[in-house]
Amino acid sequence: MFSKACEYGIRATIHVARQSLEGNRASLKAIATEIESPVAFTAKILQNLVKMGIINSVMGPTGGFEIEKEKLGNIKLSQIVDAIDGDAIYKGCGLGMKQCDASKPCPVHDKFAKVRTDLKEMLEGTSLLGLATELDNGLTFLKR
Amino acid sequence: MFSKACEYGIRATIHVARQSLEGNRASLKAIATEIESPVAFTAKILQNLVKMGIINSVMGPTGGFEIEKEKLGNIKLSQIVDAIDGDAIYKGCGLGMKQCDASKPCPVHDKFAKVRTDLKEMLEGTSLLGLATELDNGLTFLKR
DNA sequence: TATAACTAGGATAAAAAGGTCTTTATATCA
DNA sequence: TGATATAAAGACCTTTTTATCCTAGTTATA
Repeated sequence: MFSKACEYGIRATIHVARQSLEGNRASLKAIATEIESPVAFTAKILQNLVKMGIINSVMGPTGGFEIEKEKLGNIKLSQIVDAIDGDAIYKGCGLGMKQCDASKPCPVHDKFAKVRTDLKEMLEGTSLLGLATELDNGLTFLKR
Repeated sequence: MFSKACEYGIRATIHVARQSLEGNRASLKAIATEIESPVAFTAKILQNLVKMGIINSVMGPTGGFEIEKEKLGNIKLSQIVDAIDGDAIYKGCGLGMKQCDASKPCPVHDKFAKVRTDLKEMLEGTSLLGLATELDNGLTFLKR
């Protein structure tokens, strides 16, 4: 469904969000340990998310990654996916055809449209605040 | 969503199904031309589908690929996806975690479950017969 | 000023995608 | 019947993309 980078990116961001809820910054190492991801690879993904304005980074001792608390409710999963994997999953043809739309649909165009819309609405309707809160309450997990 | 192999595999199979409806076999070359796919890669995918018992092949002159007409209504998209990409898309965790289920869910487990179920039901509810018929009626296309 | 932390970039490994050539099966025709 | 042409099967190789690793930098703060 998503690339590895996107999977790590989502998990990392949720961890950063949770830490930010409690007023802490998360260091690269702490993030990689928490979500069990390769450190260097995770670094690149985080850099990308910083560039896209989704998370903030602070250098130096006591530095790390954080998200402004007030923004947590407004950041949606869809923004993370879009920043890392692009919009192919929302817009692309399910069978990989270049030109596939209502006027010249692929054999499964209509049927896929529904699934894609569901996915899109789910991603656009899920905020970091909710995910971080559930995680903090022990309802969900980031490892294994 | 799917691998290239799977996308080509689905399109190829739909073309074979349509030809079979009309009592014709489809040669590798004809298939690759029809769905605009790389010939050698398509060959491998078709071989795999033959091994999985989804399509039949006949060697030699006048040979090619075909599907028994009577089977067309029973073959579901899900079988093709499963044969080529496996069941990760049905069973795998949306965030790539090894152990993710109701007892230890990832942060998006529940929300993804619905999308995955929709996708699964769609794939399991779509038969080759229907797809081939729509294609034959000019309602859908396999190129571009 | 030392150091914890992020930044930048390339190097490497693994997987996916695609290509080439040889072998095997089978219709058709001499 | 046997030669031949045709088409899939199979083994092996190259290219491209994705994933991962590494080695220097740069920055900010204790």
